[in-house]
Amino acid sequence: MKPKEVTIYDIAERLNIAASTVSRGLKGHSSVSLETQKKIAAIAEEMGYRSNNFAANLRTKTTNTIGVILPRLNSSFVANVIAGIEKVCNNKGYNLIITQSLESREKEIRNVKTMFSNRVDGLLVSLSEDTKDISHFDLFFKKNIPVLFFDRVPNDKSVASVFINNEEAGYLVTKHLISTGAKRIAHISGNQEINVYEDRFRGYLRALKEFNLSFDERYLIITDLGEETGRETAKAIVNMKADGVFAANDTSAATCMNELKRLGYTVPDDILVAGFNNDVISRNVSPPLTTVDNPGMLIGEIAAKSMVDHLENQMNLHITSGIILKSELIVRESTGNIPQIEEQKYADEQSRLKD
Amino acid sequence: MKPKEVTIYDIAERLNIAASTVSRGLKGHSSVSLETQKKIAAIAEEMGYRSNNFAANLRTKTTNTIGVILPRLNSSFVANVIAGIEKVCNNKGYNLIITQSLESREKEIRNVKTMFSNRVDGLLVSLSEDTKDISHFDLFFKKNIPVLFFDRVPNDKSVASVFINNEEAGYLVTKHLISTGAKRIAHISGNQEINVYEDRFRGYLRALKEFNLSFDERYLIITDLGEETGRETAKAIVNMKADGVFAANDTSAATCMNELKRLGYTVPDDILVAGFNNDVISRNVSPPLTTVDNPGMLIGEIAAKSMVDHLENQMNLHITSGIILKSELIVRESTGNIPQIEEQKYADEQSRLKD
DNA sequence: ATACAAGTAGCAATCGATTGCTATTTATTA
DNA sequence: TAATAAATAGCAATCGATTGCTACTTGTAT
Repeated sequence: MKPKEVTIYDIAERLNIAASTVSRGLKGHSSVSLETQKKIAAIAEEMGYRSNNFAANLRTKTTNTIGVILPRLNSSFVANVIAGIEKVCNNKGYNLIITQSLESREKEIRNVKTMFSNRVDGLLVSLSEDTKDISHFDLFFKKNIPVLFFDRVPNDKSVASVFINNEEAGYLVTKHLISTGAKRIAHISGNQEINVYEDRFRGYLRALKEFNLSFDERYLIITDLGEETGRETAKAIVNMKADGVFAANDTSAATCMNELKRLGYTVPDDILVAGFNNDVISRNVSPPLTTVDNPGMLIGEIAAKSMVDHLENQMNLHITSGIILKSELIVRESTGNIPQIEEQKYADEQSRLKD
Repeated sequence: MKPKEVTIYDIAERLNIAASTVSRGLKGHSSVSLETQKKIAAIAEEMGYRSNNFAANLRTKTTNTIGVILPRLNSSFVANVIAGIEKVCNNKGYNLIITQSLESREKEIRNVKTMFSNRVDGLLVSLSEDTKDISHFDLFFKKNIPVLFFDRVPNDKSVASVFINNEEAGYLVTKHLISTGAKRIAHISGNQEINVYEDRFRGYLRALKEFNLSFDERYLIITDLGEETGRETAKAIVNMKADGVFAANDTSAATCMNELKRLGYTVPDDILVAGFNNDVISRNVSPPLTTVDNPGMLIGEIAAKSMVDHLENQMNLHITSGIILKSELIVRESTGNIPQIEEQKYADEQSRLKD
């Protein structure tokens, strides 16, 4: 506390030059000779100087900080996204302020305000489940501060966003279930206001339609997709005599499958089960779950990279409005052993998806 | 960009009072009448004022920001810790800067420097696996900026830290395995330089000793505790004719168990398996894993709360040097069905642990 | 009516880096 | 050698909130 902070003035005094020269010297400005720059750097090091971001920010009105708002932090998928974002931002010298909305629109609004008064240079957002409109981001839109949505993006297609093609993925999973023999496929999903769940459901419907399977309203089971989902849904699934289950995440697929087993059913012989995300759990339950690889880390990296690029190139003043990432169907034992030729077909499907 | 930011000066001018009064009024200082405060608040709202943290920080030399350094962000346990930290900090109005060391001491050192030049008010740290000494935190210690370690804490007992009693937990798991019939227990662990793994191993050894079981060096299998661990260790475990496995995390316990099953062994009949953390995966593999509840969210909350308390009470100038949280043994089928009386014994054990 | 205390509000310096503009020095050319 | 361009460095205002200190109002007690 006592040892005063070293400032550029101290360095300037020590070298008998002006503070402005030190300021410029420290960031390699061309109007300071290389020789002087070296001296400055040496003395700065020696005196234990550290730049004061606040003074700089106050002056430049930029913070080198990116805000991230997430529905919750403790899910496998989100953790991967954060890891990806952190990797990029840290490399580029940006700091991260992270908050969680806990699926509440109100808290999300408060988070946005926090981000706003912290004057983040940009905002990365995955929406809470009860966010229906995005007017609380107007603060940012009005000031032209970039906002990039990912994964759970708003319907408004004009905003910048990064996500996978959930409709296509839902379609592929369902089609796979059908081609492996399922005729009555239940779909465990989340809040249908959220694009990811709605889209997966639409994909599911498309596949049903394509194969002339009728859709019974009872097939769609809306849950919170948490661990309790298994116990809550298994009985309903049995009652509707379903022979296939497509869950919108691996957690619910896994717990549901376990509960089905507990009730005496065999997977995949009695009933096929598929999940979504390719979480660790999907690989370690018995039997391993067929699922869709949802590349969280990549989504995080791409979102962060787009944001940083945007912030650094004053030119590129609009982020490409939608970046759609590829995702892959991963077939495992929970949907039975499919013949080689089928697998090839899926591989083709996947490569088509990638384009 | 064009619409200039509203400052306290604008508000002052509008109300014909001094900026200092506005400043005080906005934070409810007692020297500003309630009436004036209301007027100020109203005008501030109307004009769309937002405080400029940088100006304030520059003046007060405090940032309202807490730094968090973690080994990696994408693990179930760490995600819970972050969620806990965020909850507390967000409530108390602190921002979070989060970085990951990716288990590298070098990156950790860079992270510390970043935190330092960002002038965080305090630092929460879980160490990387190759951090042997903590001299890179001297920057903070010297300046008396609080640093609180959690989970992976340094050996130096004089620094503030929050963690569970890993030795005791390791002891209880092992004792449970023994009392359920295991005599040759393998221990899958991580880098023994890390306190959590070392302590769990010591607890394991203590239980072995207590029950007069000899320890064979081959029993200790050091891995990265990742998903590959199962495939890598199962064969070795079979070769040493172990009848029990205690893994230092659930991921490795689960993958190991699955691999053992694939090799034709039955859990718990042929071999008992126990994990650590009570991750989602521990509840959803077959059979469910006996494990230890490692309360990540609670650890995060307590660490954050201690830090915030410390920052707010200038008085309490030293954080209690060690906060040890209780953790519970959770017995599931992977270690067999134990008679009721045994369970009672464990309940007692657990409540003893809590004191 | 005078004095004194409590309640309010303002003045002005301060925090440290940035940057447009000016001034000085050095190099280059006719 | 004088004149002009290029390189280098400094001046001083600026960003916006904070706070110790002073000053002005009220209200109350004597």
